[in-house]
Amino acid sequence: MSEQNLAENIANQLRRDILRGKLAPGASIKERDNATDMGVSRTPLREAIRILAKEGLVDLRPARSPIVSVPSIKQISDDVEVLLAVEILSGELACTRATEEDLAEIKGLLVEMEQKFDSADPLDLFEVDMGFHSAIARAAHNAPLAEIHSTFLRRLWRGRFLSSVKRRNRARVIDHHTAILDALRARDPDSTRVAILMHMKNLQSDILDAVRHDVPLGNAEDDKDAGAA
Amino acid sequence: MSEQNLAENIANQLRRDILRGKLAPGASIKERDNATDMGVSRTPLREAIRILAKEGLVDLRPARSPIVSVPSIKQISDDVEVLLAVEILSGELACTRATEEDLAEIKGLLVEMEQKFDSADPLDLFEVDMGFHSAIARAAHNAPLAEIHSTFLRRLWRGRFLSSVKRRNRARVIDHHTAILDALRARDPDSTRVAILMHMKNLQSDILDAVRHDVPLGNAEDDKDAGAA
DNA sequence: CAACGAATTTCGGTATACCAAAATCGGAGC
DNA sequence: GCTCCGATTTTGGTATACCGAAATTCGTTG
Repeated sequence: MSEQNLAENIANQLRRDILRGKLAPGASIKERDNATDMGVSRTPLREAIRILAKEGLVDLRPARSPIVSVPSIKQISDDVEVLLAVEILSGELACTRATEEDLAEIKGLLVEMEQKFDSADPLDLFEVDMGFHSAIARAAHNAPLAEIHSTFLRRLWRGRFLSSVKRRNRARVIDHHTAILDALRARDPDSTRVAILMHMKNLQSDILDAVRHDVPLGNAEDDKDAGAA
Repeated sequence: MSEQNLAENIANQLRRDILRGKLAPGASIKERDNATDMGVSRTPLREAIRILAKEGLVDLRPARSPIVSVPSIKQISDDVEVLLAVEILSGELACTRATEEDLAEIKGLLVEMEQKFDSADPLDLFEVDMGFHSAIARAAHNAPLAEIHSTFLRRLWRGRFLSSVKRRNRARVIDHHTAILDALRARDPDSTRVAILMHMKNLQSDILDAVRHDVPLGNAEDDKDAGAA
């Protein structure tokens, strides 16, 4: 787990805490407090925060504590838009570049998801779901593309998770994933695109629904986001 | 302009030096030396390097000086692939979301490019070219998308610049840009996609040609001067 | 009692000092 | 002369100290 530099480790730890909800959106991350809490100095903690900021998981504000980002509907919508395009491109590229091992891995994740479908822990299932999509992104054999995919997957983690809890959605997910895998194995870019598009379009509405109904914070900052260029 | 934090400024400075070729690819960026050279301490310089690393302009290696990244053909090809997708998505979104002001700005950049077409300084022309593409990305009104676009534009800066120097390419660029603008003004996503695709496909081969002919790695330690910028 | 303002506190930004790992260079031994 | 080993240097990683801006609080005043 410990790569070699503290900052990465701290970033991983914080990211985990954020994604798992241990750090609620809107929570401020004070350099001093968190550093002493984690038993490290401010320098690597600060660096870790910058990493997460680049990933969009925390918001940096000038002369102010960074906070766990609480994305607006507009931001989530934008992120989904990008993720959609990234996944489609990944799928199309994977059609020509995926190795048999890649396809086997993807298939394995699909099977695992089917098996765990009735698992008690939605988080387990969800992780496999994420793995499926990441595997496709990797199968495109384009490193920067996979990195972008990973970033946006993380940004949308909460929304995706919230939406995945609904069991009705989950059943549909299996069908979609099967269709995607079939298209990939046929190495047919067009049907792959269509299959991913269908899947992601559902995801889009699901996420937005889920986020709208989530409202874990008291503030009504959702619709009234003024452009902040 | 100086935002307010040193690290950003340093990053901007370094980025400029890298893009302008003052820092050759492969050159190592020692924290101590560069910090004293620029009259700042290591901390913000270090942070700046991380920023550039995230942007792909420098490579971080464990327990070693970061170096100005010298991308492989494969990496450049991957980057172009992503940039292509990003620009197409931007164009399609811009068809529905671009304001009249956005279109006016894009048109302005096209006109400026036509006017400067015979300008002595290729760099000037090139900057306008980049501005044209950035303006389209912004016209999509999707902040993360524009950010990705900006990142990959920077990564490909050198290759694009090298290829843009060829005057023959430049003439074609104007035609392509005109076609793109026309499609945008017609707010026709399909023709926009086609126009951008055509433009970028040419770009792809141009960049790869240019980079292949660019004597990669001829010299690494040439800039030893204490430039007092 | 409310409102304004100054002192204090808080916290991020920056500089510097310390440390450990790795590379380099020199000397000793074969 | 070559190789191997160790000391030194180089350099990035980490901790800590200092600074200034911004927020908060408390006291004063109308």
